[in-house]
Amino acid sequence: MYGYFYYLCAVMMDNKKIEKISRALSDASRITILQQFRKRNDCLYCAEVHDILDLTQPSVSHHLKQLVEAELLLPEKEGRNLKYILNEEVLSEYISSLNDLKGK
Amino acid sequence: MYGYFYYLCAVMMDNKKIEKISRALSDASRITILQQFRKRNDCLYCAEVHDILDLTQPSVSHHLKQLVEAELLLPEKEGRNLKYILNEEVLSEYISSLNDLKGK
DNA sequence: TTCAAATATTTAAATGTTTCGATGTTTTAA
DNA sequence: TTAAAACATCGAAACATTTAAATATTTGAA
Repeated sequence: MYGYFYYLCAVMMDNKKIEKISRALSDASRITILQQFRKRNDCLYCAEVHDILDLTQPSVSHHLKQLVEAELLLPEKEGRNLKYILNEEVLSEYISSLNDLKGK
Repeated sequence: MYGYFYYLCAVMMDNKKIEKISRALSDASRITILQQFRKRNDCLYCAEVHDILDLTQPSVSHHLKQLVEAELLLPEKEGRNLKYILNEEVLSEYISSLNDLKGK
């Protein structure tokens, strides 16, 4: 439907993106945040993250921002609350890129 | 043969390890190094890395050290040369840990 | 044994990251 | 409209990372 080039674009992740996602994953607090998605119902509220991590609100905000900028999390406003959804598509693309590093 | 606990140890990767590998992957030069393993014959020589990256020898040495400390690369001495082998097992465990972040 | 090649370590500068306190913005509820 | 709850941004301190120059170590060859 969209041709070969489009297909490649949808599948491949460039090195800048791999670097950015890796950096987002290179922090204990952010790994903990991502692990909460399995325990909760596939979404997480900003306030819940604050309860889980022993960090101030600005620090939590900073970590969530890194994850959003890496597109691992999708933010959704709900009134004055902020809900995050795990972006499984980006996570899968990242995993694919890592799989490509393996031979054959 | 080794029981349940041993099995878990072999499969699970703790958060400190995930953090360390992610950090090792969060640099353009180090991603480039890992990508060379598919192009070469599953092993890479230190000197080849120096040719590929536009960095001084100490910088190359630093990056290779990060990858070795994350156990993504296994170093093998060959006379005064150093050969690296991609540690596919660790890479696979890391990928499994990331897959576990996804729901169900 | 001595020299040169290959790699590692040390040091220091530049830059980036993490964290918190203070403050700003947006939104709901009184 | 005002107060307060939820989140973001700013500024600064502490710490970590990247890089290169200088130097050290290890090893093979002469």
